[in-house]
Amino acid sequence: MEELYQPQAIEREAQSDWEDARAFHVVEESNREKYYCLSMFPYPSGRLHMGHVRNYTIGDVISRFQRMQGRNVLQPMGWDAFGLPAENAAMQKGVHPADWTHDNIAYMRKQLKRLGFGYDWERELATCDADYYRWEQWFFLRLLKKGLAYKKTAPVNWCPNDQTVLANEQVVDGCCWRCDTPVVRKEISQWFLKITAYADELLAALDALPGWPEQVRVMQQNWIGRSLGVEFDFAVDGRAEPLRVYTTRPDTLMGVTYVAVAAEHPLAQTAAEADPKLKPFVELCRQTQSSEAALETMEKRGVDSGFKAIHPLTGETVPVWIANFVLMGYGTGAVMSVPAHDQRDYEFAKHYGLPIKQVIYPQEGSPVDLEDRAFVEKGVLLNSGEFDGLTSEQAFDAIANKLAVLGKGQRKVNYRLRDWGVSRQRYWGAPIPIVYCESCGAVPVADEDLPVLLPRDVDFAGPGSPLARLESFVQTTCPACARPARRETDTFDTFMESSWYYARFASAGNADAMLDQRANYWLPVDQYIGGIEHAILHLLYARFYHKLLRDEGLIACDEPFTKLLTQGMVLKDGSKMSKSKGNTVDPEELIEQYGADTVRLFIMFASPPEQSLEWSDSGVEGAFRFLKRLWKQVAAHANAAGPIPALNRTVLNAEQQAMRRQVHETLRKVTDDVGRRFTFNTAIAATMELLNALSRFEDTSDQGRAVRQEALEMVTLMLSPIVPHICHRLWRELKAAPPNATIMWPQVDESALVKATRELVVQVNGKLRARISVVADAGDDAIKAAALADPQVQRFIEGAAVKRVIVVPNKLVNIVV
RNA sequence: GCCUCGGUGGUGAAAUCGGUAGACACACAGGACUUAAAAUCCUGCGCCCUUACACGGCGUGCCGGUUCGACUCCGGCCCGAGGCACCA
Repeated sequence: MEELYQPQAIEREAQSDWEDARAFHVVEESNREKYYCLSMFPYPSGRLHMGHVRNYTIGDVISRFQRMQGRNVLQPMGWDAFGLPAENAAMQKGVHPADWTHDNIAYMRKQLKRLGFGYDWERELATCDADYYRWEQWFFLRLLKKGLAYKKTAPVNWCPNDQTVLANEQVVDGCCWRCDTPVVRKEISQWFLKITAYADELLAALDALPGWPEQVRVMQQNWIGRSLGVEFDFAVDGRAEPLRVYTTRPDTLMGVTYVAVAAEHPLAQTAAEADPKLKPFVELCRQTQSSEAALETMEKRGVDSGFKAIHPLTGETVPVWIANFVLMGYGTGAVMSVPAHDQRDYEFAKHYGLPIKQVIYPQEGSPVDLEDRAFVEKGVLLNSGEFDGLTSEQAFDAIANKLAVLGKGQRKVNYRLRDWGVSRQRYWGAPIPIVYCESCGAVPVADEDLPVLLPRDVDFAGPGSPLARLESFVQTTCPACARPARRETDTFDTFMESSWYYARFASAGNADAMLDQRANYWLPVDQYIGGIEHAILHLLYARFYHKLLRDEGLIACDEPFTKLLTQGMVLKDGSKMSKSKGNTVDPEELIEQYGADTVRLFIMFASPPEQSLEWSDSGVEGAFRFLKRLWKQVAAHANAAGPIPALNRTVLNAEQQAMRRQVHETLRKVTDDVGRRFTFNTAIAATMELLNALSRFEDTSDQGRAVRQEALEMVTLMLSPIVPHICHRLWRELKAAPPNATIMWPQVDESALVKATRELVVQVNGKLRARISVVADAGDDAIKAAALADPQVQRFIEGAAVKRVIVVPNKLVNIVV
């Protein structure tokens, strides 16, 4: 065996062995336990970044470990290939998005292979291929038939200069990123999927996901935001149409002093037409962005519309204000305002000198100061006429009932979650398979005419979507009446593609159906791994889509991902590594310098997967040094003269037994760290400790060499999921036989773990004062006596009465004086 | 602004269910080898007190609490990160 560790040659050889053996290609085997391990597929941005390397190394380690447990492991890979950056590249560099994307895929595929990930490449897919998105189009038409897809207007960011819809990311300080023109909000007609129809199930099923991090479940729960409240009407003076609002605090209804409506609300529009002085404000409201963060942090402003709303219970009139923080698209576009008991209403009322009427008082009668903030807690009603004296909870029912009796309102469950808008006014996406006909309206494309292919020859120079300008695409005939008609020119949100790719991997290559029975063999995904930044949107949409697929009879299970590992972000200079920030570290140079194993080892060692990882170039060197030491130790052992004798457990001396004990203690820990805890960093640390101990173990006797042989085999097997290339080679050197796919994870030898004595810590009043050694099976009384007898302990307890002695088995003794 | 997570030596981190704080590394310092450097190996490495040693004191963002015992649990704050529906 060579003395020098040469990663490039070793890795090339290992990868070609795996490829020749089709080592990671899997098929359904009904008699074997399956394990589907999936890492979130990448957007083909050009090159892999450290976030990818981290994500895919974690997935590969878990996959290889599970394979060594004997399971039939599916680990596929593909490309989330539609998206904005491809179109930007087209505009900036003149490259066609399809070419740009395919070039990037080719490059990144090569990089993934160079990292040695064990993917079943025969299942690879790219979402921009018509073979993939045709099924998305087909499925959308099923949803349309069921009424789960519908059209309505919704706001977009609009650049009046470029005549283009902008993504939130393309709005910088309220202006267009290209031309700096102030962005306005524009309401346009778009397609939606009724995720709110599944809100209750999506919420309830979170409890059935014990394999998901609590953090993610809580975030999704809050995002869905189920609330029980009351929806009711204010009559409006001089208008036939009432003003509908929703509140979760009907107990504060008697404290309403004004009503606020969105600038796009019909009432505001009417008011602005009647009173030209209101027009500038309504215009101003259009200049705020639609993002929630922008809405919540901007200055709250408003203007009196002149309309008067009639309080449904008192009959008093309150003014209707037009406010910039109310959006037409969310809820009813109008909110009741109770400044005394809502902080935002309070600040607005203070600013505009609107009345503040307190109707809730603390139950215990403590005074309330409304001078600098609202009183938002629940309490007892006062100044509320017939409801005086009721608690907030009682008043909720009393007021809800009263409104219902009057026919003015009813209890209603409301969700913060809004329906999923899937229309994008862009070229590089899956075309929405709809045709607009003057006589038939929006008509679905016939199944046999799918896919609606995304045309290649479009012109990127010009305003708006290139697809909408391509007459050869737009002009078609109506599938219903065969008269001339126009195609939908919007494409799908790319979350549509990423919401079902995990299922398609399990039905790879089927040209006749979206999914087949193979999906029911592999699904659900046993372990899903991806960035914490996807905790809400992607993961919620995928859960929703899964239920849609289930209800269409395409799959049998209820949830797509049994276990979820959310890896922390790879940070550089304290913030997320991303294309847009341009602070990425290129893994390729590191691989060239040290090899893939070193990069994999370092990234798994630097921090546990769920935590964020602040990148630093130092440390990679340390990982490389460790692999060199490992190589050297195996080489020294393998190259020593003479055959390695068999291990005979019955004749080992104390030192040999101690060495073996550490080997098996380490194996036990690493098995738990890798298999259950996913704390790969501590697994590596324990293996490093073992190798350090092994290098101090200089026994060259027959049994000494046998112990070392076992130890090195164990180290090789334990490290092989993390650094598979070097281990592939070391295994061959140690066993003088080629490795094959059936290599199993080793078993702990319990008999090697037996210990005669045990060290305990002795505390006095919780402070460490001594260590004692006791026989392994010592009872509490013997341990107490030994602790109290210790001279060092005596020093600290002399002259005081021992009040209590606490013995914690196998850990410590605490003496309280 | 709202939701979620995090904060431990010079640095990345460990302490798995409330029980020895700092494992394992990185960096640094000293030494060995070398004509020299690199590589490699060995030793030291939280802060303070002390000539020195100690199983002395202090110490896990800050303030307070619960407990025999708190990095860990509770309350209040400060700072950082992620998400907020058209980046993916």
